[in-house]
Amino acid sequence: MPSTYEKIYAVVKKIPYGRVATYGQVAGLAGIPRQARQVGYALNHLTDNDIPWHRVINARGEISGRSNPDYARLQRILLEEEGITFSPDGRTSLTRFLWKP
DNA sequence: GGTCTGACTAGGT
DNA sequence: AACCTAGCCAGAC
Repeated sequence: MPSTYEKIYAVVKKIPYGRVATYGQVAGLAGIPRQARQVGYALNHLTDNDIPWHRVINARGEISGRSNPDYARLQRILLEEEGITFSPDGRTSLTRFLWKP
């Protein structure tokens, strides 16, 4: 029986280049609805993986706050390198970039 | 084994 | 549109 974290990682790995997914969406696809918080918690424990953690954002299209703001800056840079654009208030258009499996 | 925590969300104001 | 609240539940201790 895979742990909750392993299910989450498996889904995040599927997010294609240039697309984003929300925490709630990842939770649903992982078969664990309403556990969006666990998704973020799982990603927080990542160290050096091939998991595209930066493609996971919150339901409002913005990068979620975390204990260390440096990672938020890095996340935005990584997304911009994939062609995802941000509005001046730091949001991205979910209509355009949300991953629809 | 009870309590606390939290990269969240939906719904109301 | 921004802010608040309750609900959520696997881990950590």
